[in-house]
Amino acid sequence: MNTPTEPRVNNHCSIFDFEQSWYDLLNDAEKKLIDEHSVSLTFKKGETVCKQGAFASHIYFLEEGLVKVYLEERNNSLILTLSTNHSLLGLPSIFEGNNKLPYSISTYTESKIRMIDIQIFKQLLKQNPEFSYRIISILNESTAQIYGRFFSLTQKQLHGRLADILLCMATRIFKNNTFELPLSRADLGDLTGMSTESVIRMMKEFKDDGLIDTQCKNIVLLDVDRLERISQFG
Amino acid sequence: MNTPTEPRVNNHCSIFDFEQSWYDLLNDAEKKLIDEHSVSLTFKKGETVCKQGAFASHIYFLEEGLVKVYLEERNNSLILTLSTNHSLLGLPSIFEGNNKLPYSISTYTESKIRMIDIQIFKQLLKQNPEFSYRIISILNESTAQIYGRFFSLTQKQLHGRLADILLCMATRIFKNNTFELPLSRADLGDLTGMSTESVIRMMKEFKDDGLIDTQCKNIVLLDVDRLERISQFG
DNA sequence: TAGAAAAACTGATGCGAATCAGTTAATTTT
DNA sequence: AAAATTAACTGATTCGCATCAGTTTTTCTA
Repeated sequence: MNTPTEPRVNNHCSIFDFEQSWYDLLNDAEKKLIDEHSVSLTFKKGETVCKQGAFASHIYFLEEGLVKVYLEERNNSLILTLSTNHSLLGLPSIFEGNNKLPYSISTYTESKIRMIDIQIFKQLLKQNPEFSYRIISILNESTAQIYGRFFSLTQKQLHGRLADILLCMATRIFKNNTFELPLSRADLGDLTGMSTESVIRMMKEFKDDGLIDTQCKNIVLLDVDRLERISQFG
Repeated sequence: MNTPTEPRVNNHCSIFDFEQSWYDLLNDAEKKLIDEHSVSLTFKKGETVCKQGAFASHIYFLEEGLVKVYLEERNNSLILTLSTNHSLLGLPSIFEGNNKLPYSISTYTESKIRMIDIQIFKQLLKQNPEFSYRIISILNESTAQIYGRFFSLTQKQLHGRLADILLCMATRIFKNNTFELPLSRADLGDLTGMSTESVIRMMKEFKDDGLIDTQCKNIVLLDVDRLERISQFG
């Protein structure tokens, strides 16, 4: 078969969910090094984990919780990704010649984050090629997702973008078509690159069309097939 | 000084210009391996180097020329980056679990591209940590650039986006405020996420305002300062 | 539990930018 | 060098979506 099947990669989705383990690729001494040079902190809902532009001092391993990774400049904010359990964040600051964080991170729910000393992390990358190969793989998965979002936000219109994000929530975060949204309508706006009012209007429209059901934060996806067609910009 | 100065990274710019060498980090045997498992091909202007969705078989090293790296879907096309001499392309397809190219590449000018067997490349990554560390660094530089473009295309309006791309051309590609544009107005549209007509209209507006001078493909930036202010969305 | 603050929602209005429908200029092609 | 094709340009029109200016509901706080 020559025609490639449509990739089942959720290219509109903005949520990482690596099952790719990196810790297991370290030997005992290396694991010890990580353990000794990292601390696990608990962040409350809404707290800022790190700020774009600050000097990068840590790699963040999200042990538990839900966070947003976003760009901010002036009054504008653009959410790059939502990340859940077992995500490794802050990797893009490993870049010779620049040691600033390229993005900010803040929490949506209470989150347990292990903060790993970036120098130690870099040292391990330089000494363990299996490990750094895995990190490359992780970086590339995240890049693929960003590309999908980039395409979605620049080429689709509101309907498609909102459908994208709703599907994403159900499939990747809650693994259920019924869920309680931990983000505000304004956050949904930042995620989809639309105004808060438009988010509300589109949600209402989806509700009127029987695609979803909403009661404030509680969302139910009623017609996933049609949402997927909308996402694909029909 | 606590207040971080505005990063001088050209965050709106879409052109890579790594001076980061990777080849030198290989030992003689490894260099030989690359040499034996790569060929250098010349692509004519406008030719397609690789297609998004195809199985990734090579890493591409752009020895000379100017290419676009872009996403395509349906009739839409989004240029991720322009790349010039010494860029390493195709790296994002190094990702366990997926071996498809995440983007297409085609040439704007005649280009000399060394095609390196991806299996060999992966093998070297797994055996030479200095090398893979450098690749991580290269990947992250490119990610930083994509973030900048992502922000530009989703948060700025036409004026800013066009200013971005013009400044980018002058600074990064031609290293001169006078240059002959190798891309069509439609390509500029794909780069800036705007319609061809809007590109033309904005160019005319910039010309009328004395910001630039144009004669079809020949462009002169007259007032870089003001262009930069426009880029910064004042 | 009342009061304050924030988030959710609604409708009217206006503008940025795409689309459409052309013309003119610049390249190719033969 | 003429014809054909492609790219550059122009103006009129349309519409998607942001913005503004509110009201209502929910959540936080005292």
